[in-house]
Amino acid sequence: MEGMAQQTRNGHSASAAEVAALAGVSRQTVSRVVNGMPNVTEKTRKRVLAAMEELGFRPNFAGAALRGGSYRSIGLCMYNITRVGNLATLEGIMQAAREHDFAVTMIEMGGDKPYTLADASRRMVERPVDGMILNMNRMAPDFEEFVPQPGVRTVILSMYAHPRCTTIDSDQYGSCELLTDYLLEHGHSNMRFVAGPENSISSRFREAGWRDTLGRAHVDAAPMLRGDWSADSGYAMGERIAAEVLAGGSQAPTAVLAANDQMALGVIAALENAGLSVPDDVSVVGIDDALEGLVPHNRLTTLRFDLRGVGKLAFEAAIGESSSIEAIHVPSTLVERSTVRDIRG
Amino acid sequence: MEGMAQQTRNGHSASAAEVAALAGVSRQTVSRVVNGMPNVTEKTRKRVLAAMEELGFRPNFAGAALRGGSYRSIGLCMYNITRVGNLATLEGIMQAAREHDFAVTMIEMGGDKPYTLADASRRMVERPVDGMILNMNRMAPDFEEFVPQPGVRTVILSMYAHPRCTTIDSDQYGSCELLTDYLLEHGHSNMRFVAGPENSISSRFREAGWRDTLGRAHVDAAPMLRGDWSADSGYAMGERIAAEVLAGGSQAPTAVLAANDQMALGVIAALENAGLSVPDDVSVVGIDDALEGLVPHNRLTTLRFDLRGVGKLAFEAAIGESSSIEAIHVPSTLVERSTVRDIRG
DNA sequence: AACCAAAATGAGCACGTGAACATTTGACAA
DNA sequence: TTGTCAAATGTTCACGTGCTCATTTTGGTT
Repeated sequence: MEGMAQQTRNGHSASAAEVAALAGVSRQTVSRVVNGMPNVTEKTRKRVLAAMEELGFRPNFAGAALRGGSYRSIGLCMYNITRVGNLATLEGIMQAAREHDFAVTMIEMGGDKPYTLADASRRMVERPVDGMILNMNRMAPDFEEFVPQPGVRTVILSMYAHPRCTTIDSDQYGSCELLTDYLLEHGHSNMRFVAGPENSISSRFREAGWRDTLGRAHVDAAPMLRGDWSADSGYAMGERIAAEVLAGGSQAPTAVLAANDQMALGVIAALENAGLSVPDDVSVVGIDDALEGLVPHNRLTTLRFDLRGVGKLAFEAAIGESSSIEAIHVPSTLVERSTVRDIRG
Repeated sequence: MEGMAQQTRNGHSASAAEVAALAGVSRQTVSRVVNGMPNVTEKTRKRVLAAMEELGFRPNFAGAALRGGSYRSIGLCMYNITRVGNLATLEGIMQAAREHDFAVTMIEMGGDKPYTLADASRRMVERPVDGMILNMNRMAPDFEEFVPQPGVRTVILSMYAHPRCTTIDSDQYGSCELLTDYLLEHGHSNMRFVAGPENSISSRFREAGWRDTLGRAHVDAAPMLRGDWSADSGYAMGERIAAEVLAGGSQAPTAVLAANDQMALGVIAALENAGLSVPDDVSVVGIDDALEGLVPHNRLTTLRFDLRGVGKLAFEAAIGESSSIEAIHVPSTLVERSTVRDIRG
């Protein structure tokens, strides 16, 4: 097990020329061995491989890329990695990248400056990437007029369709259609909606899905309650809802649709603290299915997004040859646990 | 606002030569403008900038890199991004990268294959990175004998010191020393420890910190309870602890140290379900401070790691010139909330 | 006008690779 | 042996950039 990697003059690994010299062949033959071309004698191949091992040869990235090949890397620009959804999407992207032997080059856009797509793509295209994915969980001020960098496929993670880029997102709107219908079907025509913060795009689409579905069912929507995604904000809204329930009357809600799981958890805690039972007195559903492993005895009925699927599709769109522009909304799945009660009849 | 970026023959952006031709200067002058060299007439500079704008010029990364400059990117190899701690560390790395105008090139190591440092660094060094950070939350089989790729600074995120690489991690051992001392100081000489899974390095160091601290204080350690980081496993252990408490006697525990917050949450739920009060009957502490926003009225006394600090230090070690090899343990902070009661006297 | 130093600009090379093309080698049949 | 053809190997070029060094221009002084 000798043949330890050698260090050469400039701190980078040996070049194909040095390997060729050591193996007593031409540089091109080394190139052939490296790229697995067929027309090389077994004996020569062995000699070259031995020389590569001895010098610790790794093909120089820049040389190969310069010659016209791909960088085997896609760029990913994120605004806020910490958001749970972003993480799962990242995971989907990474997984797809691994399957294609791609790396993911990430840059984070600063917290203070406003995040424009033009800024992001400009910074990204300076890097060695074959395509890029731009995350947009807040509305970018230049969304409409944005022109992607030429020659680099650009995918935007967004619910909004874009005239020049493929866009992908979980179907935020459809998710709330589905959940609202689900509650209506279980006899809950009087429900409350706990929304996320106003500046979040997801939040807007979730609210619209809820409101439109009620409209289509000719059910009046009670005033929306505004949270900020946190469990504590959910708790605060839950206290108001508990008061309404305890006050009784024909307007008393029988169900709550919270725009994420943390707020749903807060709502449940507030209801139970007020002496109400979930789901006997009030049904509660969340969105995200983000509590697995975090909370004991997770029993929240919720909606699971296929975030890994989103990541995978985004990756494939970013490296794909097809130049068609699409707006993809990935559907989600209802996860029935035990916080909704059927009150029909 | 015309001068829209043009697409050239090969799908990549225009070259400096084309810009030079359009501006009527030499290619070298373009290079000078791009790199902000001082000795260029204002008039010439303007002409070049206009040509760049018109052609949508972006310097070709591979060409520049080939010439020998820095890639302005560091590699990050992760095993399991989903782990909450990894995420915060990633965030620290990204933040430091942004401050240095670096990108982060990430690869994920596959779930099935065993993750060796040699594999990871080999795959990473093929990419355009100036240094690399290898995450190691499970023991790599080749840790001891691993030799980093020559010419690329390699940092390992690990509690174990390495003979040839700088290692960095939150002080997992010290964290449990601190928490155990804290409980002892509050009069809890009879505590239970809920450990994480056996194959986790963090889990091992946390357990050792607890055990050694008790040893130094000449307090007997009760048998350890084994969880798997999940809240449900914490709940299961919490039920056992509740039984011990209710049985009473001199061996009944008065405190629980859970190796992460989720398990602590599970323990608390189990204790309260058994009719016990936290902290009146039993004190509970966790580790990670990972519940913010996830749980309403978070009151868990816990330990916060400086994961962003870890990321920042790792980044700086990976791009630093200093060739010294260190083993850095980043200290953590106690976050006192209200799940520990002082029972002295 | 003539000269000079300094500033601005241009010419050429090298980086490491893959592809096209040229050359050599080897095997086999006549 | 000789000729033929395919396989193996070698040669040359181009990719786009930054650097060194040579050349031109500028601006001021004699």
